[in-house]
Amino acid sequence: METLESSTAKRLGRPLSFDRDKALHAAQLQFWRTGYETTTVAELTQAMGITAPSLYTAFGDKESLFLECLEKYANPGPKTTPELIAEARSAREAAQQLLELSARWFTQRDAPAGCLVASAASSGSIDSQRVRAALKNIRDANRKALQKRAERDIREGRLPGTANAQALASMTMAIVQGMSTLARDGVGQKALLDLARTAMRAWPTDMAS
Amino acid sequence: METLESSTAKRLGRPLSFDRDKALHAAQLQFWRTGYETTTVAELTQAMGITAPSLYTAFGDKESLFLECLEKYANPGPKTTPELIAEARSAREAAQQLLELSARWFTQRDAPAGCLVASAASSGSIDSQRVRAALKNIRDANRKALQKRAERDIREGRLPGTANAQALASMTMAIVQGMSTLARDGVGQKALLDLARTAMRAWPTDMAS
DNA sequence: TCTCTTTCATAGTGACCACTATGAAAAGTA
DNA sequence: TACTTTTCATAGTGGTCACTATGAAAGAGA
Repeated sequence: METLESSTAKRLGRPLSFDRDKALHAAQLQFWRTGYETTTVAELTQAMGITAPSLYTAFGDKESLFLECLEKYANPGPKTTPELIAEARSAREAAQQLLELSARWFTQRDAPAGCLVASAASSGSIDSQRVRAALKNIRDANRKALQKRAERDIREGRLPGTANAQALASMTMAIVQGMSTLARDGVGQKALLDLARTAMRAWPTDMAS
Repeated sequence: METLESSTAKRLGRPLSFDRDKALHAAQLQFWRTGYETTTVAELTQAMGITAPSLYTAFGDKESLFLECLEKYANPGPKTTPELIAEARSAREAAQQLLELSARWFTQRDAPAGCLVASAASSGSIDSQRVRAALKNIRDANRKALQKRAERDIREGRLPGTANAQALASMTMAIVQGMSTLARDGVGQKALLDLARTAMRAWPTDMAS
């Protein structure tokens, strides 16, 4: 019995004439710019530099392509965001880094303004239920992770017992979502960073534990 | 020279067989639920209880219908939101009421979760530029109004001179946007109200002026 | 009742959507 | 070279989109 074929092993038949990762990245940027439902396959093929049949053989269909872009967007590194939140020195520090990183990420050069997860499909038809569910799952996972981290800090005395872990986590993620819209509306990086710093005043300062 | 014909004056020809305001309200709810681009005219006519030709003679086209729904949504009362913000007792109080009202509005019964302005078209194709511009105008107007109000409070000594009016206003409107997404993701009214109260900790307390 | 104006329901219109059938072309294997 | 496998480009497919042409029906004024 053979092991699973590695991705670098040469396969039979005519090889792909395009770089799959580059094409995926181009699709990601297109979805990022124009959302899921409103992006047409014609726009995708043009952005990716390939024809429709190539897209379908390489990525399945439009929905699968988007979900793969989303997976790559949400997990660019070895660790997931919930893992990074859990491993932060405190919930407060996780929130502060999350807000500052978002402010920079949503206003970076050479990428569309705002956040793919926040703006791809805030509302939509029943055809795109799976896509919206995937987006909601990412948002929920990050929010719950921050809430769990805050609950732990309360238990361990790093946050005061009067703190509301759910409210702090929800507020922080609401600001991330809102910064995406602001970035799309043209608010710049400096303003978003000021916003992030101001929002952190709502978090109680960490206590020695 | 005659005066402009009043809306209640009987016009020549066969009268409308449906209540225009009720049909407009039904369209508003449909757009609220499923956004602008992803809502089809077929869905609209079904929700409004009229046929396509009736919709087009009464409201123009899909874009005009949406803009009319948006106008009605954004200005339900005699005063606009920017006016209400300007006339509040302080920027802080305006922000607090804005957040609390949003928390309740986004989770009301007999209406879709979230905010029409926040979720109708966060991203989209170039076909809907006018619609997205109209949505952005509403968001910008509200944010600028709150910022101006905060600047006035700083000048008049109601807020400390170290306060950042732009950051406070942007943060508050970001939370409004974010609460809309949270409401759509199923977060309830109590959680949003707790969130709103927590966020107000980022505002400096009003000083006697 | 007759005329005029407007709205009504039926039944489409071309355009664009996601997606694919088809066969030639490009590689590896023998 | 011959054969197999896969991708390529061309040219569509049916379905759905926003929107409308057409003529009957419904009211007001004479």
